[in-house]
Amino acid sequence: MAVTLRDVARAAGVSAATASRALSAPDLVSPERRELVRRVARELGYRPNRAARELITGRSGHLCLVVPDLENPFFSAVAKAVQARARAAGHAVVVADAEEDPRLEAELVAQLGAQADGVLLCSPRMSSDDLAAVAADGRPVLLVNREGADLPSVVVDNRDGLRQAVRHLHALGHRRIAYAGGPAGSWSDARRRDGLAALDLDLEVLDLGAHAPVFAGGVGAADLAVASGATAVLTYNDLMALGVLDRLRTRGVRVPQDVSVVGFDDAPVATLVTPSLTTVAVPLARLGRTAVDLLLTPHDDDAPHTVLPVELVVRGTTAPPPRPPETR
Amino acid sequence: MAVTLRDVARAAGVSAATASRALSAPDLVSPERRELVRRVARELGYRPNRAARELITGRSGHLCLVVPDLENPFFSAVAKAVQARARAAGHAVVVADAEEDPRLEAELVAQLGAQADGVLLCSPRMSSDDLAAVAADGRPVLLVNREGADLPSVVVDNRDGLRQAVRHLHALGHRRIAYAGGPAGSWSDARRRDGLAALDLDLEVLDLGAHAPVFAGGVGAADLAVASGATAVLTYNDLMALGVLDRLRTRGVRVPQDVSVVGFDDAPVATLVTPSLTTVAVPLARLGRTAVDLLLTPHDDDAPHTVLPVELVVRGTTAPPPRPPETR
DNA sequence: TTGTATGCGTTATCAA
DNA sequence: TTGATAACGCATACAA
Repeated sequence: MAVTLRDVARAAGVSAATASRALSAPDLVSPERRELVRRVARELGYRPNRAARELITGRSGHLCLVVPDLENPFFSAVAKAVQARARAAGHAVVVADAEEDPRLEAELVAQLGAQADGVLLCSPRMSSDDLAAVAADGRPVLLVNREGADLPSVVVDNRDGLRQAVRHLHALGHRRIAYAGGPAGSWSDARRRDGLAALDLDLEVLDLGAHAPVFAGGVGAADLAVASGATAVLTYNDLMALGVLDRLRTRGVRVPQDVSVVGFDDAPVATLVTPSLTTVAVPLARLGRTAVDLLLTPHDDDAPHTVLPVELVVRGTTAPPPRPPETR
Repeated sequence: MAVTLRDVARAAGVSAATASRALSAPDLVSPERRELVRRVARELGYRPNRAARELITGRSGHLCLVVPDLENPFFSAVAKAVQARARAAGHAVVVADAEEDPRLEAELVAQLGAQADGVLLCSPRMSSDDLAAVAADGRPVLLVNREGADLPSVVVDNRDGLRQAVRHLHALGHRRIAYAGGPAGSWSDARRRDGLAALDLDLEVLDLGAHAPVFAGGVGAADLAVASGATAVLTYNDLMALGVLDRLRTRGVRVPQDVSVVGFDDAPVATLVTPSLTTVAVPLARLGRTAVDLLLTPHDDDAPHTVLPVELVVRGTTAPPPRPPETR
């Protein structure tokens, strides 16, 4: 059996209440006894029983993190940061993989979230209505990479990211740019399309439609891009950009000489290829850290909506278009 | 406040004990009452309080998974599978990132593992002695991708994997092969070197030393490989292989025409590059699933040591060496 | 400042 | 088959 608080109390010659206070509310105990209890606790290897503590305080010391796909480098980067920050704040992290399934997502939140001190919902695929339902459950919920249902959230500036990417391409001389979008209904994809629409530059933007946010999705989009006659391709994320790169190479299209490619996220895979990927860097770790901080910080009434900046990282996949831009 | 068992009992007109049994030990309750209680519970949206249950049963419904680096695709793949399998078995997963630090690793196990039903230690970097200490803690521990301290474990056949890779290269005609090893002290690295040593083929094996199991480690190893005059390079994992690939390309060495490269793991990144990587495929998902099953299945006394098979996947980075093999 | 007593929600024990 | 009751380990209201 594990060492219990009563064991510590007995060994220190005090009551259980005093032992409890010495550890959880040091100010309420005389210095000598406090030190005595803490020393004894350390010597005995005492570890408070989380279940017992939760039962009375209502706090479990657990955060719940739900992501669409743990294997996606975007989410594993966020998960890593979340875990680290939560630990620093004395919380363990229960992670759940929703397998890109909105239904499972909702169920996981209901199931796991109920016994957690808070839920971090990362890039949820569920509808705003379902989001609202989740929110009504009582537990604090924080949205990562999505806004909606009046829930507190932390996101990145998607519009600006796309703007930066397009500006860069425009400056290089590109005038026909294709955008290979992410999953239909994706919140961040919609934001990026906003950024695309709001531009006031003399260029043509081709919409390549919606694609799975993975390598294979990019492969498919590449053919559309070639057919469109665009000199540059923007993708929803880096995984797709790598798919585009791969497919273009297979088809004998040189990057960046014939076509430029720009990704999004600067996920850890962006530098795994040659030339390495020009991409819009998202502060993944900061996203995770901020999410934990926001979730753990009580906010009175109005939900905080944090927007983190993004930054274009120019690497090897962008260059001027093959022919000089036409003068108008 | 959440719906409690007493609420259900009251609404159903039975005692709390009966309500409890109706849900957790259905056989002990008369069919009519059982159904009544279950219906009422469903209607009220009752969810058992894990903390209260844990307090009395000693089981938390949590598994603890400790990995060296969540961002490493090897571990995120295992984590994904572990999570899925654990969920199917009614367990939540608390994941901890040890940041490749043996000290932190041990602390995490002690801290998080104490309140879990079992601990999955994935590729632990700690010494066998520390492993033994962890094991003594009482909680069931299962080693993934490592053996030691008489703990139950699930690993892959590293020796055979290396053997397959070398056979493949030998068959292609390679006679000078370099091995770029992983972290010094790595258990699986040692097993692979065993496989290397046990070969009975007419070829020279060059040891390129120990490297960080990441892209950058491979970059460094590539230069050593070139200097060694080897016609083929084996790496500790796929991340390193990609680093080798990148560096070779930068230096104008063609793959596979001038040098062949073989990775290990078949992590999701292996097909992100062109040509895609020839590698020893490790059943990552199966590793995770098996780990959960083994941890949850009580084994009387002697610890199970499961070894999973691996399989060479030949893709684009291997070909015959530039010059025909010398005849001896 | 300290100790006593109580209760958190559930399961286990025992008697009916 | 059921119900009353105790117990899990801890934090807190209250009394001292």
